Amino acid sequence: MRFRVSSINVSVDGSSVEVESGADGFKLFTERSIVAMRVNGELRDLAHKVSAGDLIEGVAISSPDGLNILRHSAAHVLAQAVQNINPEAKLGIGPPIKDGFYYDFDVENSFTPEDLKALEKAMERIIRSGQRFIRRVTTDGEARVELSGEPYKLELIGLKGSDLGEGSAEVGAGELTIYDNVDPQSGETVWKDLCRGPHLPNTRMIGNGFALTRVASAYWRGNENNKQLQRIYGTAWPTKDELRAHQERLEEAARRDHRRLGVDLDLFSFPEEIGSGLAVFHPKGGIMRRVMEDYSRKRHEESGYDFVYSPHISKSNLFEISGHLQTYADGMFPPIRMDEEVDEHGNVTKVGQDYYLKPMNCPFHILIYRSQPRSYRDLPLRMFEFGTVYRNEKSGVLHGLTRVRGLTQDDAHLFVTQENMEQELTDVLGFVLGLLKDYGLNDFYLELSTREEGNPKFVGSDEIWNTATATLEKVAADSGLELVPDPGGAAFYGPKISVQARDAIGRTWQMSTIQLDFNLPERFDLDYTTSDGSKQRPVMIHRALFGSVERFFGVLTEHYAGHFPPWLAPVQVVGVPIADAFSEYLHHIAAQLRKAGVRVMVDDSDDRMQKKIRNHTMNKVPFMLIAGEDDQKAGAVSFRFRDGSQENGIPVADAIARILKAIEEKVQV
RNA sequence: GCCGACCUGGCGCAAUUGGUAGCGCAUCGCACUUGUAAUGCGAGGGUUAGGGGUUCGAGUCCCCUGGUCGGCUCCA
Repeated sequence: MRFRVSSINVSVDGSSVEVESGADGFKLFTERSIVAMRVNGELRDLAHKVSAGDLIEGVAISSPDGLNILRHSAAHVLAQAVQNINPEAKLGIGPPIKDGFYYDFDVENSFTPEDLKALEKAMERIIRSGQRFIRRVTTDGEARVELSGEPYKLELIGLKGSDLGEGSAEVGAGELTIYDNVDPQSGETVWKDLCRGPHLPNTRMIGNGFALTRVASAYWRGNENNKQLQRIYGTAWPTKDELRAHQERLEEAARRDHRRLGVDLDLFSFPEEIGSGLAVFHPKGGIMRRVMEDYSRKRHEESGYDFVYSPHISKSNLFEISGHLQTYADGMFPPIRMDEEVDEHGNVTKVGQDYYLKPMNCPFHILIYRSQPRSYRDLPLRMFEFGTVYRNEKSGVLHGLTRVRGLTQDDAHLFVTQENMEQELTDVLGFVLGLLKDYGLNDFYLELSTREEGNPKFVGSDEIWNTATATLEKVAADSGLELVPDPGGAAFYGPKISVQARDAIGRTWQMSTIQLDFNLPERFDLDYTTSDGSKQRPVMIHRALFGSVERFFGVLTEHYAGHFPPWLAPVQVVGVPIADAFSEYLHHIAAQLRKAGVRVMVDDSDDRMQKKIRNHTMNKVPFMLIAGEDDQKAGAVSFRFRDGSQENGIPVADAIARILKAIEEKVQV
């Protein structure tokens, strides 16, 4: 008689499969690329035993889940390697992140680059030894005994089930589990870590597509009042080739870094003498900035904005009314005390006034609004200013042009009625997207930042928040763009939409923000007279397209990798004569271009022609016009483009027309 | 702000255990006058971010200040 094992039915990747009861993922999936599975929506190890009726999907190593598992497993191996070398190291957390993983350690001395090399070697040994990751369910009490030497893990056990934030890779809401790393030869557990999993079946599957990238420090559980742990970052990929490709992407990003291009192309600098985060724009950067600003002004003018100007400093009172001083004093430059008189004993005989550098333009625009009684007929009122503001950003956050202490916002404030709020928001969003496209960004999505229910920091009535949020949501939805919710991300005074742009290499940058504000109209007691003669409070919309001109400049530099389209390029055309004799001919052409407003120069230097071509190629000039005897005889010129391609014998008039057209149409060449 | 690393002519980099600062590009001068990414020769330029200390001697070691970079925290 045949022994009958009981069998069960499960669904595997959509089809029903009969397996013997007690079967695990290794039975269901034989392909090596499947490293884990989803059982009824939950990620599980392949060693998990399935039950009748389970809905099971295989998780491939190259899928988003699979990559996370790979990287999380790599983090464990890193931690094991660290503790092998330094048994005193205490474990923090070690989650997967975009492109890689990290692990935090409490160690006496911080890690050095040499340590990383040694750790990579140690990781390779662990990976090659083929340790198995074995999940083991434990209890609070048992885990506390086992992990008594790991204070941070003990803290996580205590937090289990509560709001964990960063620790969620270690302990989940369900069972408490420990992963044992078991040596396949001896069967001994050589290392273990508190972890909710899942993991790869075996360390060998991490392969050789990983690298340790940098050391840093990070506050325990992300709180700056906690101790700083030493963090090691790594990257991990299914194959060595994918690791290479990732490293090449990083190199490409480094080549585009605006801080480097700013020096190479002589666009801007941060002289130490001026102070951190305070940029100067050199002539080449200056002309680009002027072109950017001029075009923005023109478009704003066409779209019904009024241009206003406001000073850079103000008495403290203004920022007390606006609330900035109470909420953001830390982020403002300290006050300048004026007109105070003190006697020889140090007693104040005349009270002075504190002046502050402005951190925002809004209060100034509000005062302009308030300078006269307003009627519903005046609204919407749109005030625009390139307003330079100063913020005392913490020294550690400064970064090139993208995070600075002095910045110029392309700032506008729109004063609208409740009734025309929706129309105005729709128009603003359309305006913003259209203008960003003209600067060459065209891949967008939107983020809707809303208030956090019950958090008292958000001011204003529920009703107006609900209306405003619904309006923004509708406007965002009507745009047809992808909308990502950002709950709790609103400013304290109102919800906002932000436009996120993807650049040429797929990175996203937060660009424009459109923010509703119910708070400042209240604080400044703004009103307008309605058609029935009653007073109503206007709603304010804050919006900036560039965010700051500096930041936008930096983003465009990286987007274009310094290959600015002709309309923005600091030098648009360079004439290169084959020999001195043809210089005059090129000067004649250049004069015509210059007359048409083109930024053109002729390279009369002693350098050889080849050298000139090299120089201007490296300076990323969009058009080179080369002329020698053949061209001069034919009344023609030869184009050379940035990519090295060329077109010879173009009649001068055609060449000029082409250049003018490219500039006019803002195309890239 | 915190942790760590770093700061050498305009730019990119060198300088064995602490022993009197070199190179390339750029700049300037001279020669060459050239058909698509570096012509040759010569010259000038740095009290090694600033200050203090240790030492017979400091670019190298220590301290302070400033700045930069990588993260963390923050970003109206």
